[in-house]
Amino acid sequence: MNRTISLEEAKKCPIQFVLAINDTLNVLSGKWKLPIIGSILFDKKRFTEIQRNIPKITPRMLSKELKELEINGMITRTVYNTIPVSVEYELSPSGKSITEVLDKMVDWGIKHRKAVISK
Amino acid sequence: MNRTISLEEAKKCPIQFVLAINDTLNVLSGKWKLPIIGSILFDKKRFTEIQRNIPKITPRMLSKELKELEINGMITRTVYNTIPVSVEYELSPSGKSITEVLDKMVDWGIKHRKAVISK
DNA sequence: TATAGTGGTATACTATAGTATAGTGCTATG
DNA sequence: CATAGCACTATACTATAGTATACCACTATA
Repeated sequence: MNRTISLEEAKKCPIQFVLAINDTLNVLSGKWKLPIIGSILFDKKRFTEIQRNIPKITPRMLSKELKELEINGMITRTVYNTIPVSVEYELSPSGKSITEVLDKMVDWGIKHRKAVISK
Repeated sequence: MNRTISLEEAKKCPIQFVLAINDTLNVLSGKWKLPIIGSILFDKKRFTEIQRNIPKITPRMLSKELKELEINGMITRTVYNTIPVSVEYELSPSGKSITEVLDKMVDWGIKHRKAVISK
C-alpha cells in the first residue's frame, strides 16, 4: 500500500466524519452529562430523582444540562398536567444507543490503562 | 427479566467502567486533541508540521496538549540530537487504537444526526 | 549581517464552564 | 397556617480553558 494514497484519502473523507465525532463528543462533554445519562439509562426519572442520584449537582446545572441534552435529541422531556406539574426525563432511542459508544470507551479505557501501567 | 435486578447490577459494576469512560473522554477532551491526533494518525510528525496542519493553534496550546497526550500515554516524543534538535511526535500503539472508539463515534454521530433531523 | 526556520516558553489576557446561594409558584400534609 | 416537596430560575461569583503577543537559543541560507 502506498502511504501517500492513504493520506490523500484521509484528506478527502473526514469533514463529515469529524463533524460526527464532534457531535458524539458534545453530547458527552462536561462534568455532568455522563452521570445524567447514567441516571436515566435504565428508566425515565423526574428532576428531583436525578438530583438525588447525583448528590453534588446543583439544580442550575441539572436544568442546564437537561436542556442541552434535549436540544441535542438525547432525551425527551414529558410534562404531565397533574397539579402541580410533574416532569419526566427519558433517553430517546438514539440517546439509548450511545451505550454502543460507551461500551467501546470502556474497552479502550481499560485496555489503555493496562498498556500504560505495564510500561 | 426483573428490572430491579438490572438496576442492582448496574449499581455494582460501574465504578471501574465509569473510570475507563472518563479516561477515554479525557484523551479526547478540549478543542485541540482530536485535530492533533488526526494530524499524527498516519505518520509521525514534527512540532512545526503539526502546527502547519492545524493553522489556528498557538504554539502554547500545541505544546500543552502534546505534553498532556504524552503523560496520558497517547503519544511518544522522540528527540534527535541533530543540531539544532529535531523532535518527532508519534501515536503510541494504544494511541493508534483510539480509532476503534472514533469509528464507533462516527457511526453513532451519523446515525444520531439522521434520527434527530428526521423527527 | 539580516532573515527565516525549528521547538518551544512567558506573561497577560478573555471566554467558557461550573459553583454557591437564594428565591419562585404551586400544593399536599401536619 | 407553617413546613416540606416539586421543578425550576436568578444573580453573582470562581475556576478552568483557550487566546494573543512577544520572546528564547540555536543554525542555515541569502
